[in-house]
Amino acid sequence: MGRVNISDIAKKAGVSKTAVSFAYNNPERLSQATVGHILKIAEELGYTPNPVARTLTTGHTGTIGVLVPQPIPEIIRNPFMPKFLEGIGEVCTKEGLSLMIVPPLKGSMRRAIENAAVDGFITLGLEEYKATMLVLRQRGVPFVTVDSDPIEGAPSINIDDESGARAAMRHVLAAGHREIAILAIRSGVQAHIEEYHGTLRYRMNGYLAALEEYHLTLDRRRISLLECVSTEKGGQFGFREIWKKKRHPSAIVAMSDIIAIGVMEAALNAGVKIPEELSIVGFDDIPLAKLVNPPLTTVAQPLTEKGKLAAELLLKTIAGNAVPTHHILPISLVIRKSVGVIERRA
Amino acid sequence: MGRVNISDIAKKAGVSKTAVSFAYNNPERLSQATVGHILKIAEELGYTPNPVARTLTTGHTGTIGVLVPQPIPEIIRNPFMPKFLEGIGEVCTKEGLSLMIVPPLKGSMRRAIENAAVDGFITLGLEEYKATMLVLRQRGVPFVTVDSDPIEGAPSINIDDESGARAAMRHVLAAGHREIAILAIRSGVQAHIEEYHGTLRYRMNGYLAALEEYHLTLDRRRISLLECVSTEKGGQFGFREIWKKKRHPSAIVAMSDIIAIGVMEAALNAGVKIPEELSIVGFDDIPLAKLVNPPLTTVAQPLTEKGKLAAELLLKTIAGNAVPTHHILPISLVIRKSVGVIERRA
DNA sequence: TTGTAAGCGTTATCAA
DNA sequence: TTGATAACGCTTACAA
Repeated sequence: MGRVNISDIAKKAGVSKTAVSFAYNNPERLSQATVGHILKIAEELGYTPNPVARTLTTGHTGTIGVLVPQPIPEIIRNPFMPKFLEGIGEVCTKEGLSLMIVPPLKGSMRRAIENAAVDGFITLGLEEYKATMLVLRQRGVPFVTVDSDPIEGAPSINIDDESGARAAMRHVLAAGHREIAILAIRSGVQAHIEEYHGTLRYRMNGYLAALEEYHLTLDRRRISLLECVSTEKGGQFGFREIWKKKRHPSAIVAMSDIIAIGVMEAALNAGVKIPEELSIVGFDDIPLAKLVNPPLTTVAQPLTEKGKLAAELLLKTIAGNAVPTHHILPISLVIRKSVGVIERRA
Repeated sequence: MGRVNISDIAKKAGVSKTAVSFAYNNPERLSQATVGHILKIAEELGYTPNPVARTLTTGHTGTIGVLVPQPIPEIIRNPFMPKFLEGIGEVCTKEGLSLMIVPPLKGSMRRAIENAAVDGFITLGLEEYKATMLVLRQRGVPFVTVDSDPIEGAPSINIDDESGARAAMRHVLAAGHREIAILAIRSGVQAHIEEYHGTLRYRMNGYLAALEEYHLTLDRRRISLLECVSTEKGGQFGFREIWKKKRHPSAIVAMSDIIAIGVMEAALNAGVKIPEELSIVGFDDIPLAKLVNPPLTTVAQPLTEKGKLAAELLLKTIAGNAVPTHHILPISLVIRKSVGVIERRA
């Protein structure tokens, strides 16, 4: 820590602490000479105002926190993090803010929230969001939620998962597929879809809605459901499980791109051609999606915009002039080459 | 900001502030009953200790800063950021730290440094590193430099750019190429290589060293040099410039993968086959490198390890028990498919 | 234009 | 096992 403090400078310069403070924050209130003198002394002694002390009195830190439910390495590996942070970053740049990534502290969200010196939080896809938001409330710092069920009193941003999922499933159905496996992100409730919540629930609802339009439903025979972790390995596992059965679906609808890509790899290894023998559609439109072979048909969400909006809403909330608003951002189906058409026998 | 403070709790609970503080930080020094009582009151009033005030007295923030020379969006777009942050994140997770990304504040590194409430900085590829490090010194916060010329008194981490570049160029030369264009990252000194410094200089030195082994040198005819910005567009521009001339090189050696990939795109558009008609080698081994077609031969650096080492060194420095050490991390040539062999006529 | 003094909300020291 | 009180380093009314 920098040894020398404002009093040292004041003493050395033969002025008051106030004068020193002014030299930095309100130079126009001092004569040019004084300012120059003070700054020179400060320079000599290598003085820099302590930002923590300053924050204690001013009440703001100049940084906003992104509260994430997993350790930093996992968060960073998340393929849609970059674009999201880019959006937040745009606002930070404009407003001269720093960005703090706040993961659970020794496993505890509560501790993380209590210790972070930030002017506000953007929470991302919280899991135990109710408990966490209670802590957030208690901490008294403004926050905006992203990707969790909206909560009263705080702005929220979500994407239209249901429409996205419906569009994806519709696309597959419209291509003629009637034997479909849904690969869901592991829920913790073991494929009891009635207990799904959050993103999982909305996406599942979307799938089911599209199926219903075609008078189909989860019947474990033609339309089946399997959960796997949202990783490449998870997708590979999913494919293998599905392919074990004697009857193979003609299409797999995956709840995340990374699962879909895992499926594609496993299919490649098994000699199953995509999209000729197996169609697949993902969700998220991660950067990899357009690069795999064949390019993956998937659902895209406006990630950068999401981050930007989150940051903007947060700043408004911090400024105090905001009625909490709830936003649902539109998604779009990105049709590439991973879904093939099946000729329906009349 | 949370309204209620430690005094409110103390008053309401009928104890001193000290007791309240202990209830949180040294519960073992209080009777169980008192602790329980205090915590209950705190819970009722929704009290949470103010982290800023705490930091002011304890002297540590529990967060480390990554000081970057560009606005956050640009930094995030940098394709080797994720792995680097992952490495830092590993350490953060283990130690229970948060991570702050500290970009220039309204264009000023000085302001950024002065305002960031962190226990230490990891500086990344600073440009005006001398001035910046002076400020860092003045601020009195420990720091570790990554990708800039080592400075006395602070640990540093660099990669062996020179060896990496030499390996890349050697590979091209060994494949028989003798007409080579070097695509350098724009320097600001307009291809006056004697004024290059930092990464740029080391990589260039490596290229030149390899050329020398083959009795070649920058002669603008067989071996040429061109600068471009380190983006896809920069690479596309580079290719076009090079292809304008009547005599085309058989290989392009690019100082970054993203430039190389830009070249590949432009070559594809121009109908130039890689590696049959043009070989190319990059630098960095970004995730995209293995995904492009053909996969890009390039130089890889241990990014995660770099981040991890940086964080570890920083923590040691913060702890005070560290002799500043300077590290040069090894690189490795990753041979893929973008360099073709030329038959040398005897 | 400059100075005095009262916070900001903790933790740390020392005493009881 | 608890409490008074002094830091921590700054900003900001208010005064001069």
